Amino acid sequence: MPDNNTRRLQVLRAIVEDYVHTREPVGSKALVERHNLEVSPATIRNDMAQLEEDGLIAAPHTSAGRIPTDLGYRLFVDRISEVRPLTRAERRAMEILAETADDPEAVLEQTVRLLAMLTNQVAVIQHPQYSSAKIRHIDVVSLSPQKALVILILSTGKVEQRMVTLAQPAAEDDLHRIGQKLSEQLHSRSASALPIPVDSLISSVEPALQTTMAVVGNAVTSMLESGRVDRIIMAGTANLAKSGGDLGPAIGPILEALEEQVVMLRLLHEMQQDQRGLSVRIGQETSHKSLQETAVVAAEYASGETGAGAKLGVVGPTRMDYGTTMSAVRAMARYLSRILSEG
Amino acid sequence: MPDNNTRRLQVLRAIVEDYVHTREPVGSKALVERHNLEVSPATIRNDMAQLEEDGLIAAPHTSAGRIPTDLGYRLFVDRISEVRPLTRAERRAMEILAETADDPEAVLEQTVRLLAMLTNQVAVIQHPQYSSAKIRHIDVVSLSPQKALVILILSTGKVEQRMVTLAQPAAEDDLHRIGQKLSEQLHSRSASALPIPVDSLISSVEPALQTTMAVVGNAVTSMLESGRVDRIIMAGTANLAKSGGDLGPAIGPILEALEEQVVMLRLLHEMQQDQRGLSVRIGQETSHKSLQETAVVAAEYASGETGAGAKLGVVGPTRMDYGTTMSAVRAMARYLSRILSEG
DNA sequence: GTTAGCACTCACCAATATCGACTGCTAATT
DNA sequence: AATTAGCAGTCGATATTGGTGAGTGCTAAC
Repeated sequence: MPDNNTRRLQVLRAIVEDYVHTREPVGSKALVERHNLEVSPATIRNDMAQLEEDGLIAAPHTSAGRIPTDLGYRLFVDRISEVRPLTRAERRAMEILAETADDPEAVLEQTVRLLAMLTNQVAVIQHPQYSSAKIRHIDVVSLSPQKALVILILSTGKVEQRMVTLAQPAAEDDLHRIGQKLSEQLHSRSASALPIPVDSLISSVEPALQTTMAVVGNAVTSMLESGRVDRIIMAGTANLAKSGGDLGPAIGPILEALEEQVVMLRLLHEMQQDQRGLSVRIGQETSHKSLQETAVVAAEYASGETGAGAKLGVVGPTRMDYGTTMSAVRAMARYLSRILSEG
Repeated sequence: MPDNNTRRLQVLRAIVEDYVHTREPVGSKALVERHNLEVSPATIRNDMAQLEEDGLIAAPHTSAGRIPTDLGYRLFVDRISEVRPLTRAERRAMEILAETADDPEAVLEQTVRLLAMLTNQVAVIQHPQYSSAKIRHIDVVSLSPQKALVILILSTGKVEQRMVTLAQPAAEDDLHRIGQKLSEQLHSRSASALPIPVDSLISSVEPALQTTMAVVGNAVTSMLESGRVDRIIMAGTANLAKSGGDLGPAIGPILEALEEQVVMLRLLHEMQQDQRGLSVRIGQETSHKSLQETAVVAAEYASGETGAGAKLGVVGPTRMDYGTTMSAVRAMARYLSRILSEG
């Protein structure tokens, strides 16, 4: 029985690999030919019957080969797959990324692009989340007599902006003074220490400016409250449609789900890293209808500051090369952590 | 002949409208039935023969109806189409946009989303370009002992960031002082006045900080030089794949072209507004292979400051409802201009 | 537990036939 | 000169058919 069982796993592995490679249901004969299982097709058929009973593979129609089910992929990912190390060229690409990094937003964009290229799939990345940010600088810029822009810089380098409508027109200079006051009084204050003392701020400026200060102060509070809403950047959507990745007509809904960032954010949030530093959701495990035929591979990256780690990952057909994808995602996460946390 | 000619245009218009509506080649019989041209199919056939000779329509195969060529659409857009006014609901959606606008980046994102929804197509928007910006504030934030982030705020509210690697470790405070020096000395200087006087800046700080000041100063110069590279935000890519919009296998390359922002940027840049405040490129007019089956409708929006206006627009199949699309794009451009320039 | 043999199922393909939507042309009509 | 009716001809789209082969499940022997 033990001997038997290990061969069954071999068979499952072979089926997954062949199916990923050929995109066609794989039959018993082809299996013994391509892999050197030293038994006859009939034996394999018995194993396949068992695997099917266990819900690991299924036959699309009576006289066709088998394809893995979500459960089959799951078992494959958890117990059988081998992680493929990166090639030299891939490592090199990551290094170039580190060298050319300047604008931090651009780093994220390039990272996600590279990940999409390496995996030939859609890549996504969450904006980093900082928990221990302090207020660093506040500036108020006039856009029109009645409209101003409040700019908030945090110690992490994160910048937030918000447009406000003023109750009464204010001169550029007045706004600047208000910004300075705010900067002085709130400097080094933790971004999570709420509410900010709007009243004392108001009384610190001359009466003519007090209503304006109130408006701006409230804007700052609300900026700190919401933080910058969690966002996702993605790249490689074209890979969904690529000749190879035949998700067929399903790609419309998939694109929708991706554009509707909430879906992806929730999913990423739910995913827990396993001991390998990766998390994988396959098919229905995504518990989202339009992602039924896709799998998500994600990993956390550290953003220098401690705090809830943000994630990056790829979205592709369940029928994907898990080994390669998983290693690319993990490597990318590690590399990005390094770029962000030190020089 | 004049009478004849106007009917020919009617026929062209009818063909375009029917084809847009049904997505099927349209024949002479169907034409007289659906539109009340008071002549017989045979007459229409003669007209169609003429239109075909003029290169305005074509037959996909011998015994099928006709479809408009790019030239046909062009004539339609220039001379025949009627702009469809917006519905009440659409106007309302735009107003809501204005009311909830706070973060200026979010305004762009919501605008492009709304435009995609209104037109059921892919919408794109260029970041606004400001020409007369002045330097407003500079801040330097420490990320790690050897790495810092330079933040530059312009009078327009635009914020640029760049990571720099320091030649020698610097304390948080030192970096802050460097930022203050830069802010003081460069305040109100035009962003286009280059190069900035790095030498005098260097000599304005104590010797120990001079190399660091040099690095930061150069970073500022390069930030001003490049400006924030022109960028595009897009939304509604899922509409490309929607059941309705049958671009078929062409969507892969289209998505690629869209992701490769350069293509779109160059195209938008080339497009000149006509007297209606719109510009349209149809099929090959885009002079880009993967956009052969698509049309681009764009309009300029003003961003408060004068200067090269940025554009917004939509990308869809050549077989699109030009009337609706054009009015939506134009309305959106006007509305956005209003939001951005005043309150 | 493995294997050979065999009957059976069913997607896939190619060939063939049918249908019907159009066109273009000619000749008659206004 | 423009319009129209009538008609032959073209050709894509669709359905029908039969053949082929990959693949299965089962049974009986090893």
